[in-house]
Amino acid sequence: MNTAPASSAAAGEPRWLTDEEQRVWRAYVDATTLLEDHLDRQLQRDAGMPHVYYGLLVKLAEAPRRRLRMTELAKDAKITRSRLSHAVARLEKNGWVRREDCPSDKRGQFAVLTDEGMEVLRRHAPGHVNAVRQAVFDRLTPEQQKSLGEIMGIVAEGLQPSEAGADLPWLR
Amino acid sequence: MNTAPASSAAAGEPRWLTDEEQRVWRAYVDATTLLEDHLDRQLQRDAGMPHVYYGLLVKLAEAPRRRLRMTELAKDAKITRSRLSHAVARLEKNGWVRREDCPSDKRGQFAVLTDEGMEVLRRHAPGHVNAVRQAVFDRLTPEQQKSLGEIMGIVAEGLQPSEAGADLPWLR
DNA sequence: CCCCTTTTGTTTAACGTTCAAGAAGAACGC
DNA sequence: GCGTTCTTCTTGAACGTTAAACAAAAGGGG
Repeated sequence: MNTAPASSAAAGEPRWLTDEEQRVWRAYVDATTLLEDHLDRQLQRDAGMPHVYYGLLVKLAEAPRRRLRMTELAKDAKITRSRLSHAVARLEKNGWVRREDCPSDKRGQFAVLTDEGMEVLRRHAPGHVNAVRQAVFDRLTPEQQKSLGEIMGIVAEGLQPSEAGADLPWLR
Repeated sequence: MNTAPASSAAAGEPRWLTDEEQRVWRAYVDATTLLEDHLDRQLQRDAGMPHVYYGLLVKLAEAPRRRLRMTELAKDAKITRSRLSHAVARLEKNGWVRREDCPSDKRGQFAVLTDEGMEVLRRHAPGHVNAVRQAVFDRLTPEQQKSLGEIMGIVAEGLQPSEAGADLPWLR
């Protein structure tokens, strides 16, 4: 019936998760669902925007002249250009971001954080940091925090469409 | 100016994340964003539904008579009843889930996994497991897997609106 | 210079999610 | 039994996201 060692046929019987793996995976799904939901709710209530949008403002605040090309911002935030386009349109309506043409590339657009956007960030950063602390860092030992960082780094690296050596594809 | 030790005023200066904490947090956000996106895409392409919907089918498949009360399913999946209502409506249109009245409580509804729904699950589970393995388990050592499970368990527990002792609120 | 391909960013429509409000039955207290 | 309150689930509208298609400019050979 099963010609291969119980759990490893080429593409016949898939390698199901063990009970322990399942427990881990479910904990992961539960935690990420609950946390994203929690942060979305906190920011929506206090700052009037979802977590992702807040993240965009943060990236802009850290960028050289508070501006980033659309494509770069999308890459940084790990979202599609389409999604970013919609998001920036909304943030622009709020007066928190402004678009600017790129002089060197007529297709290009900069998303620029306005003073008003900076102010929103300043006002709501404490609440957000607090939420993150309360939900994550305050509950983990230093070792667990370190582990979490390493693990998430590995997972992210594995899914990154590009990253180090992205322009040297033959090296991969 | 600052009467308290540089980084701990009651509600004055918030406790910002240290550089190391920031690295951890960003790795977390990046990894979860990329992974959820990846799984959504895989399931949408192969099975025609987002990850959350797939999760609902799984919960139903594991339930006693392949059925769960709406409220219970929502709790299990960590989503709101409203969201579930819309989701089940969609899954019902696909013929994967059917609603059934609860005999003992006329307000109640069961969501029931149909044979067709079961079949969809059977057909697409291997691809999904594979995606999860490839993105997560294949990249982590056993120790890291164990850590991940513990950490996510702690975070989830902290955000659970209810759980153990939920009906004994005075004990909390 | 011209053609072809790629990159950049936007748009539209379909879809999913949230929020607030509401209908209907259960549960509780008296 | 009766009124009040709570629970269960749904609805509609506003909002966010996705996917596919597109326009415009840049890049890369010949």
